[in-house]
Amino acid sequence: MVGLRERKKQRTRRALIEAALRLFSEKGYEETTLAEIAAAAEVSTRTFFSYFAGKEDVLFYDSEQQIERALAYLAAPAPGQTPADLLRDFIEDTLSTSDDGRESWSEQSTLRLELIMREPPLQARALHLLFDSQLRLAAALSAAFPGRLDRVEAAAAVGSLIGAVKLAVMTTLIDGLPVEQARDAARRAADVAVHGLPR
Amino acid sequence: MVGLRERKKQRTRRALIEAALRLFSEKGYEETTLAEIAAAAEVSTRTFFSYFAGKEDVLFYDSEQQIERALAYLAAPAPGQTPADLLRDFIEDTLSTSDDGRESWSEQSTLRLELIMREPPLQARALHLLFDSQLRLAAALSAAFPGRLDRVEAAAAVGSLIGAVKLAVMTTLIDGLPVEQARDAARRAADVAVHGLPR
DNA sequence: ATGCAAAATTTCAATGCATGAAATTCGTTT
DNA sequence: AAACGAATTTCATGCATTGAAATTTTGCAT
Repeated sequence: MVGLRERKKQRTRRALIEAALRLFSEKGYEETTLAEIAAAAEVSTRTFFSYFAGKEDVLFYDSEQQIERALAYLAAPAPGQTPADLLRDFIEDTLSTSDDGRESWSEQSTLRLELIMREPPLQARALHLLFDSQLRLAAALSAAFPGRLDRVEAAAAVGSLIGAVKLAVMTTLIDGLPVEQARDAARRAADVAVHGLPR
Repeated sequence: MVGLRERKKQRTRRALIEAALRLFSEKGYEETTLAEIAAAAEVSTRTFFSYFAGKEDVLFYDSEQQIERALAYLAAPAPGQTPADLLRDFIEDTLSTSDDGRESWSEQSTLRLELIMREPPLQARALHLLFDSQLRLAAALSAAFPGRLDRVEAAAAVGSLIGAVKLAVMTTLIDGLPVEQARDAARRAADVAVHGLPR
């Protein structure tokens, strides 16, 4: 499993991701072609598609792992923990994990977020991935509370929480506010979702 | 404004929409080309793009009007009405408006929904449009309760409500349940968003 | 009615994403 | 080192999208 072949594939994958991120940032998303990305990673254009399904997907290379992490979290409530508790903890956990110390990672992560926010096709792709993941999370939540949360309630709960956080965070980012404010907004939004709308 | 020119444009627009919907349903979304749609509407392929921004957009021809209707609704709360009341009424109003009696409309509407649910690029486009509209709705809601709902709270409220309804409805539709059940799910989801998560 | 100007459409050409199939190179296995 | 399979490249093609120039259609003034 750790033969040369595997290592080479991982290196190519990395090269494609980094070339794409760099070129997108330098010259813009639309303006960089797949041919340029492939050339920068020293593979043929065709090979790009054996690593990623399309031009947009190269920026979402880690979405599946993130989803699985979230699924694992929701699948294992502590004894006595209510759905509301679990979901609130989940948000808190996600927010604290996101300020992961590493320098270079955080910078790439910021670049990527800016790109996704700026480019409509990337935004659409991100929303679609997020939506699909919510369906899976809802199923997991319902399964984690058998007999207590039916599929519709679980879907409503997950949709409400993520919908609130998503829109609140995006609102602060559009206003150009810094990441800490976005984090605050996320917490306030989670409160709204957990406790109900302001009266 | 109601000259021959305008009427002709509207007719062409309709022809494109109907041709697209028919062909998409008959042969599938990917399988029908813009050239075929244009031919069926008796215009050149290039002309398609002076009516719609892209292949996907032809199915979302009425999104702007729907958004404006929603914006108008949220901009004018009755005296004494709380944000929660207003949002709940908004959902209820939307649900009852949606079973608009007309036969042919409802059929086209169903076809369109099925297409959007089945085709990933259409789903992504729909989610993106919905997201943008939520940003506008949140701004309107915040403006409708000046001093009472800041931008973040309004965003959280709108995101929570629409997020809950969206995911709950989609869950029922994926399960193949009929529209009435989807309506019920929407109401239950709205309750979850308005009152908070199940405890 | 006739002709002019603006608006809309068509024609033409080019680019880039995406995909299938055949040919080739490369890593692994024996 | 030969054979096998996986990965890559090459080649060919379809389709969406866009710009620019040429042409047609429409509204309007004379």
